[in-house]
Amino acid sequence: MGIAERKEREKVELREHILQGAMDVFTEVGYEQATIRKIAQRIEYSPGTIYLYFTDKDAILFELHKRAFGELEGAFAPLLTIDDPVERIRQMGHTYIRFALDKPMLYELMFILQAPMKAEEVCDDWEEGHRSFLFLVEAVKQAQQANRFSQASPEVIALSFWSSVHGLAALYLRDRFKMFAEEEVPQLIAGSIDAMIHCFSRGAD
Amino acid sequence: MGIAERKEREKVELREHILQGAMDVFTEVGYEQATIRKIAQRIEYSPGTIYLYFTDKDAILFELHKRAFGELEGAFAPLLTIDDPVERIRQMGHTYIRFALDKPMLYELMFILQAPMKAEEVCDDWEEGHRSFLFLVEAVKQAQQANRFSQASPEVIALSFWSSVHGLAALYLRDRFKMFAEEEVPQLIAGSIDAMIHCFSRGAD
DNA sequence: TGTATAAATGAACAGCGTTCAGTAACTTTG
DNA sequence: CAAAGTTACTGAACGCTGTTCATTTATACA
Repeated sequence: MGIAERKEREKVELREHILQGAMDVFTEVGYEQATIRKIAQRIEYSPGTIYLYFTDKDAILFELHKRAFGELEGAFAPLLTIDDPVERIRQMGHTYIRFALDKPMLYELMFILQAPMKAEEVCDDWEEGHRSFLFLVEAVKQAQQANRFSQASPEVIALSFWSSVHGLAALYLRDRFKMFAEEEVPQLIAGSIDAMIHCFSRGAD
Repeated sequence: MGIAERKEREKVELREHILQGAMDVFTEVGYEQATIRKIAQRIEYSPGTIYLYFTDKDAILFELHKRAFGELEGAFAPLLTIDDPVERIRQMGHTYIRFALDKPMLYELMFILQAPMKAEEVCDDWEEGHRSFLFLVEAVKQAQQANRFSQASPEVIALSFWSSVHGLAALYLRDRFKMFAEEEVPQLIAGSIDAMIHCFSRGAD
């Protein structure tokens, strides 16, 4: 009979409903203010119900963090059509920063907050992060094969590039650019990314 | 009479005592677990007393953040004796990372946590951070004057370098290097710093 | 329709930052 | 020296938080 199937479906649907409510509340008010009670209220369930679908708040944030990675990967996808490998890496940097500034709460989930990484569900090698990192490593390797990029270890180059764009994003999101005038910050960030690219690239340009 | 002076002195001393207790608790258990009640218990005062000396928890964390900057500046001071400007910048990077890994809680206060920057006491241009940034800018300018460094805007170069070392520190402290084997992380970080230096430097080496 | 099972509730718990009426200690005055 | 005035400190209380679990409600099966 189809009752078991329907129940299973409803379970999945409510779980999904909770996650959507959580994502809404989270992006609206941020981590500290996104309480279980607010999420429950938003979807018109009691707080206790949420704990029938998730072991704790960290598990919810881990799921949201996975979805955030989906969004970032979606933003990266169009860059695969860029032929010039150096230009592709440059665009990846700018896309990354734009994502961080446009969707600060999602960026926090992915790369700053501790909570999502404390969830039991996070696997040993952090699959979501690993995937994105390998994507960058591949781009670096292509630029190296075209003899357009520093010939140092591609992993180290990729790490350097990732850490600098993350550093820009994290310092900005956590209010550490107060020594710059607000209006010049975007140009400084963009200039910094381009400086990094210029520094790692060789040959034409 | 000296009574007023003694009282004033005692006030300053208790304030200092609170800050020391707060620093101890904070470095031992971290931000989330460092509660006002624990700090009060440590110094054998009631929680309410702390609020006679600080407007809120943020104000305490802001003071601790200032002291943390003092420590970092102390670690930077010996580097002034290094004559080679490029080597000096390189050592600054390694010193910065060593500080972040050796004193993670202090680093969190200075560059990651939001709380210290929400205090009323933080001035518009974040004097502590600004001072350290200018220190780096000066080093970059000297390397440029010796014609040993990229001739791009020194502020942009300094920002690039700072953001990449901060990125390395922040990603590591917030558990975002899970895709690497724990034992290879220190070498990756060191390699990344050296790659950055190599990339910005020109001429001899 | 009655019983077994599953799902949802919401009060309760311990802990958080913060406040403030009340108490204790100390200083000044008569 | 005692009384009055001032300052310092306390700790219970408030409204939050994440989380648990006995109880209630809704559904499924006999």
